[in-house]
Order: sequence, then structure tokens, then C-alpha cells
Amino acid sequence: MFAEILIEYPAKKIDKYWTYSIPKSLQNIIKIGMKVQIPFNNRVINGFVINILSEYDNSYELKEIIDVVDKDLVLNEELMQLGKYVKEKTLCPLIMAYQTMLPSSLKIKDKVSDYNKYDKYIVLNKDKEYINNYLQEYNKKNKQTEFLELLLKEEKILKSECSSYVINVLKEKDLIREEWTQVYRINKNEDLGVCRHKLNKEQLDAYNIISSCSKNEVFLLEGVTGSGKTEVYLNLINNVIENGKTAIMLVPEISLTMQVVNRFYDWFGSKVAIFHSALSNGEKYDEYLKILKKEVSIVVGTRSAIWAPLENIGIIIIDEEHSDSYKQDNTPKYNAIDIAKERAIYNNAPLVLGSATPTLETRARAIKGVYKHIRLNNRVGESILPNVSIIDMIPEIKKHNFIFSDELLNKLKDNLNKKEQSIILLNRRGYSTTITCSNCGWTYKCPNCEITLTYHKSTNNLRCHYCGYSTKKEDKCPNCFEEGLSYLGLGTEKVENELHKLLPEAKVIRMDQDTTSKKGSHERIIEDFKNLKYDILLGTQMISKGLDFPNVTLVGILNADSSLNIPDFRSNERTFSLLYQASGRAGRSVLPGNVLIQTYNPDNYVLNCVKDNNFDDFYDYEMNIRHIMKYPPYYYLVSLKIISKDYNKALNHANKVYNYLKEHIDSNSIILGPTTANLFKFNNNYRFQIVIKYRFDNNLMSSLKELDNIYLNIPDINLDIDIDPLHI
DNA sequence: AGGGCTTCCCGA
DNA sequence: CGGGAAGCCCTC
Repeated sequence: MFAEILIEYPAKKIDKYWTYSIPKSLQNIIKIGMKVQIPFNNRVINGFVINILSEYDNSYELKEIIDVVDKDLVLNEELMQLGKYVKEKTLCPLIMAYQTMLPSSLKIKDKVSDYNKYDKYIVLNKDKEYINNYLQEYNKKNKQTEFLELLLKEEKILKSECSSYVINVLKEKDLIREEWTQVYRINKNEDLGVCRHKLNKEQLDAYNIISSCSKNEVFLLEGVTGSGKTEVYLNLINNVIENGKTAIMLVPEISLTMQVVNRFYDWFGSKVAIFHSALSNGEKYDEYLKILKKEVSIVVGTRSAIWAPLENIGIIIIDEEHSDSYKQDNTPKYNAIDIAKERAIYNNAPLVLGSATPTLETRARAIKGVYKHIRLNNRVGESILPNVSIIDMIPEIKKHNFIFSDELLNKLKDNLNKKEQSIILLNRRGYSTTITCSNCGWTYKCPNCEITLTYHKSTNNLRCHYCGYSTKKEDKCPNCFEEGLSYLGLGTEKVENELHKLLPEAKVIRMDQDTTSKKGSHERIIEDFKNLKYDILLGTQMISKGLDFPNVTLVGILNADSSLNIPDFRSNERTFSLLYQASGRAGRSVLPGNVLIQTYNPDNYVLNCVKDNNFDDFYDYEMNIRHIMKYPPYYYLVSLKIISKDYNKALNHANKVYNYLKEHIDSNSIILGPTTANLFKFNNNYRFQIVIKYRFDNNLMSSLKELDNIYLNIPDINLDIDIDPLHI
């Protein structure tokens, strides 16, 4: 017997099958998808069994597999197949695809360490009669007898609650012993079944259409904010598990994750496993184990949850499908929606994409009939969509209102008086975005990335939000040594300061990357705000999605232009989505909501579509632009980045890549560039970019693979290929 | 990836 | 001539 094996290192040069013979002693143990130990180039390393062969017709002398690393960890057939898909789709080494599927504690490359967690108990080592006799004979009262008596009553006691001296003495006498039971770090009660609301007509229609689909089909569930999509998901999943199948539900990111997860816990209790980045390695390990042991049938989590080793999947649901977080931005650059489609096909199950603002790609497919389009047009219960108005900031500037317009400030005051809550969104953290010397014009810039540094007042330093570089702020200009430093551009820290000045009685909580770095701080802020401990929630886009605060009646959006001005063909779409989602936070209960959008471009079409709550018009407008400009969904994109520390080398090779593509890919495909990439200098690397737009191109993928291979062997140059990029 | 072997460059 | 760095090659 022989095994074809992948080497643990995710290097493209050794990304192929290596054949080993299987020793007799392991022949019944080794399976496809298992971690094994092998000799490789005079070392012992880990490998991953990808095929088992009964014959091997080559004179080459093979080495033997040494041992199995982990008998219980076997990727199933579906995931094995999926790995090959990921390699083809994203051009990553195959082993990397499999590494991506596993929680970090179980990665192929890791040594086996025991991630199991145990509760250690002390129990009696003799029967009760024996102990009673012993106590009588012993005929003294001390800590030992006290402990034995307690143990007679309780049967087992946590070791951590016992005196180690007493334990040692009694162990010596052979009266007690230790017993270990494995415990999970996250424990939920049995199925609680609470929190079930009756579905309204629209929700019920959506539920009926999707639940009666027993084959592979993709649905777009497009529901306005507050229309109760989560309730539909819960019912769909309930239906699936009642039929003995399993379900995956993806949510975008953690601020929202726990809120959704808690609804699942409330309904499904211990049948749910969760995955998101805030879990510790041990917690992830436990959750993974629950799935492997088939103790759970529902997995809820962020992007990586799409790899859950569930079998017999009955439905996959992706909430807020427009979210960028479903695409991984380092290798393998996969999109969880693509993976979900593959898994839905494999399991012959429906896939539901839900959003109030689906991507243009998704919506176009729904309109074309590739996906089934289901709409929820009304909010649940009494609540109506908020009233949105646009505030022109140019006249406000003349009144020296640089941050808050009179109207927004008055509404905030009103809300304080009425004891209703407000949300303020500014998609920029820090204090000010730029520090410039008004005397000599010098600006603080990142030495590695050549972009302006953001000033953080609370730590009195300047930080690069891309590479993490940080430096102390000087009192005087470091260039001309005059006291001319001025603070330009607005961040959440400065808004917070300003709120304290203008509304000293308001209790303000700020939520952005800087205030949520600690574990659990997300949930704490959200809980506190929900429990009315604060009047105003101020934050970046992490507060815009999905959160449900019934007492919020006002949403203020500062500097709505900032995201419109980002040079990316999707910036209109992102702005619309961000503002629309943020607006949706207002008036979700009986109280009506107001949204104020502050801008310097009050006539902007995108903002006015938000104001009129009109996704259809926005969609038509933006689709027209995409059509004219040959962008998705009319064309597909590939982005290639040519990266080097050496400027000339990067430029030179960018041109070579261009010429290669020109020669090899279909002449109908459009090659743009090379141009300087969006972040031209990042971490001391110069980056050039080439973008390919294509519709059908039979030569493209093979050419990209070929290019990728060529650049493996060229030193000091890195070629980064992103297929279906989200940002260009 | 990373260890071993070869080559190349330069100087107590 | 010798030693160390850089480049190259190979791994079932």
C-alpha cells in the first residue's frame, strides 16, 4: 500500500504529491485526510494523506510513513474535494487550502498538543461501607475525616476546591483517587425553544418558498432593515434539523456575531457550535470537536465557519451577504460565498443569501433568474422606516459648525431630553487624520507606506492604519521647529471630545477598533448601550450593521463624503450600503426614527437614494455606470500586484507581466496598467498593479498559473494574484 | 521550507 | 589560500 502525501509547508515549490509506502502496521489505520509523520529530506515532518494507492509502478525507492499524528482528525471526502477547488480558484498551494479549513490548534503543521480541557474531581476509591468502617476505626476528628464525610455525601468534589495536603495524605492511604472528565469551554443548556415569534405574512411566504426547496438552489432574500430576516433564518434552520440534517449560518463580523449567536442559543441551545475570531484556540478546538463528534447540528460563525466539517447539510445561510468580510484578504484569497455554493451543490441543499443591500453582482443574478429573488418590503410589527434627511455642511462651515450642524446638535439635545438614544457614525478612528505644520507645510507620514499618519490623542501618538507603524507626537514641527502643527481631518476621538464639550450631560460611549481590542469589549459596549447606560453611541462602521437597539431614534452620519471619495469602482456601492444600513438602526421599535446625513455634496445621487430609501434606483444608476465602465457584474476582474523593495525592479517586472498577459490571454479581455497600486508604497515595498477585465477567457486561468510559476523562481519580486478582488 | 553543497568574492 | 556569504538544488 502506498500513500500520496502533501508536505506541511505551504510553499509552491513543493506543492505536489509525494509518494510514501505504508508500513504493514499502519495499513488499517491510515485514511485519506489524515495527518501523518514522514521522513523528508533528512528530517521528520508532518504530511497530509491525499490518496491511497494499492500499486505504485515506479522504480523509485520509496520511504515509509513513520506514524499517524492524529487518528481522530480526518477531513471528510467533501472537504478533501473542496480543497482542490480552493487551489484551482485562488491559485494557492493545496496544503494551504487544507490548513485554512482547520482551527489553528489542529493545523497539519502543528505538533500534537492536548487541547482537551478537563475538570479534575476527587472521588472515593473504596465503597461507602469501607470508608465508614475506616472512620470508626480512625476515631478522630480532623480535616481528613471532615473531607471523607463530605465526599460520602457529595460523591465527587472539584480538585481545585480541596486542600492539597489532605488529598495527598488520603491518596497515600489509597482512600481516594482523581477522576478527570473532559469539559467544553463553551457550554449551553439543552434546547430552550424560547424567543419564537410568529412570522408575519411576508416572512411566512419567504419561509415557505425556501423550506419547500429540497434541491440545490440559491436564494436572494432581500429584506429592508428591520424586516426580520433572522427570524426567517431561525425557522428555516429549525425545519432542516427537524428533518435530521445540519445547517451553517454565516454572519459578517464580531460586533454582530454575538447578537445573532445568542438568538441561536436561545432557540437551539446545545445544538449550536460557534466560530469567530474572538474565540481562544481552546474554544475553537472544543467547538470543532463538537462538530466532529456530531454533538451539534448547527454552526454559526464568521467566514471560517464555512469549513465546518458538518455532514448532510440541509441549508447554508449567509447573512449580510454584501459584507467584505466574507472574502479573505490573505492567501488563500477565497470568498466564503463561493465555498458555500460548492458545499450547497455537494449536499444538494439550498443556499440563502440575505441582505438589505445585496451586492450588485448578487442582485443582478437574482434579477436574471440565476438566483431566486425573495423580498421583504416591510418592517416587522409597528415600526416604519426612518425619515432620512441630508444636511448641506457648506453653510454650516460658515457658522463655524465644523463637526455638528445645528440641526443634528438640536436633535441630539431633544433626544437627551426625551431619554431616547442616538447613534453617531463616523467611519474614521483616531483624533485627526493628518497633522500638518502651518508654518512650513511638513506633514507626518509613515516612513514605510508614505501615507499620512493618524493622530491618536488618548495615547498621544501617530499611527499608520495600514502597517501599524507608530511614533510619538512632538510639540513642535519636527521639520522647522516652529509651533505650527495643526490638526486636520476628523476622527471618532475628536468627535467624542466635542460631544463632551457641547453636551456635557450626555453619556457617550465610543466604539471603534481602539476601544474594542480587548476580549468581550464588543459585547460589553453593546449590552451597556442596549441597557440604556449611555445616551449616545459613537463609532465607526462596526456600529452600522445588524445591531438592534429599540430605543434608538436618531442616527447622525458625519462626513458621508469620505467613503464616496475612495478611488475604487465599488465606493458608491459601499457608501450606499453603509449609510443605508446605518440608517436602519433608527426607529426599529414603536418609536419613529430620524436619520441626518451631513455632507458637502448634498446633491450626490447616492446620498439621495439613501434619503429616499430607494435601492432600486440606486441599483439602476450604478448598474449603468458598471456597464459603461465594464466592471462587475458585466465583467469579471483579476488583480495582479507586482511587489518589490526595489522600485525599478517592480516597474520593470510590471511591464513584463503586462507583456506576458498581452501575449497569452484572450484578445477580448482588457488589460489595464501597470499603474501604481492603491497603496503604492506599503511596508517599504513598491507595488504596481495590473487589472484584467474579462467575460469569457479560456486562456486566462492557465496563463495566470503559468505566470505564478514563473515568479516563484525570480528573487526579490513578489507576484500577488487576486481573482475576483473586492478592492482594486 | 530549509539543509547541504557549490561558487564566488575578497583580504591580516 | 581560506573563509564566509550567496546561490542553487533537492527533497517521495
